[in-house]
Amino acid sequence: MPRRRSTDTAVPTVSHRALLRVSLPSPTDFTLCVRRYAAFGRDEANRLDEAGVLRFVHALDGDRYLATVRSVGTPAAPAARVEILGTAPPGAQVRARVSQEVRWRLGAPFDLASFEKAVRRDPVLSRLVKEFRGYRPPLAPDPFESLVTSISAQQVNLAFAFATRSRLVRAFGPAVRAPDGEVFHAFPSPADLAGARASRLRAMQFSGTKTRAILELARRLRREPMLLDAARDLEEARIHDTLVAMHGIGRWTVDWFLARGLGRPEAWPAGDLGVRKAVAHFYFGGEDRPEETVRAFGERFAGHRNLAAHYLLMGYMRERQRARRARS
DNA sequence: AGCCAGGCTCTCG
DNA sequence: CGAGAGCATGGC
Repeated sequence: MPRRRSTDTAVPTVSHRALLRVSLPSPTDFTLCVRRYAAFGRDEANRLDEAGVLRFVHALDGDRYLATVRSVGTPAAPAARVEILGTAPPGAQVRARVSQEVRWRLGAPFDLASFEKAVRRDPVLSRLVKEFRGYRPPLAPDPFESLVTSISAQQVNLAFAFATRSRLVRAFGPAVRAPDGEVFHAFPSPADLAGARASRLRAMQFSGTKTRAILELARRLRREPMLLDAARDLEEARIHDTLVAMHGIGRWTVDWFLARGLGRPEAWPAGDLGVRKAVAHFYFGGEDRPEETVRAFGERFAGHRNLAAHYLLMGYMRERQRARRARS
């Protein structure tokens, strides 16, 4: 591969424009779906501004496209208006891909109707599905982004995780300049990171283990680009075995990949601290339970464990906010 | 100040 | 194997 020429490092301006309207399943609460892009600090690859407008960069075949996504439509017929600004004219293929990506990111694949039906007899979730009606867990646009995001959040608080990850995106993610001059970054691809020095990630305050995990994953995916693209059709055990064999990836990371990377309805990250605290709070009078108990408890939500986990997390977060407000 | 953050690896008995 | 230490650093 040729070395990057200095001219390649210039940030291209996106100037070719297209406008899309993307229909979303009903119900979809856009604001709830994108909340986590800003709930723990700025997410450099998923930029959410004060007005609730989402921006991300989609890279395809060497061209880059800045997507600006706004909620339009009505609760009964939710939709998004998407402006695409490209380094090249956004052709039919790009428009179709961005449209699909917006739907994916906003959790369109989730079957909320049958979830609501399934939890009708659950005293906790029946309340939460009403309170957060239209919430769909945001899905990661790409397996690599999903895994690196989870790796960055291992063990540390989420604000710190967002900060380190944003440093990574700014340093290695392909950039574009909007017409108004503002710069946006795509999440780095495996190829963008495969050649990175460990010392650069360490300087971004990734631990040694996380640095090694991210770089080995990047190199593996550069070598085998289809390894996880095919994961959508693989059974869970195969995905688990493949990923856990890699350094720095354990069951927790795989569970979140199944949940937010692949949108598997049955994913249930029982080892997750947040899920455990939420389950303890809502079902065990606040008393912590071991991971295996929480995992078995997921049977109760069979068919919809992923949505159950996300609604419980959302509900728990809201209660914590309430408690904080009451104290101050 | 010290303990905890949406874990994982390595070592040791 | 299972338990336990170590990792890295910011926030409360």
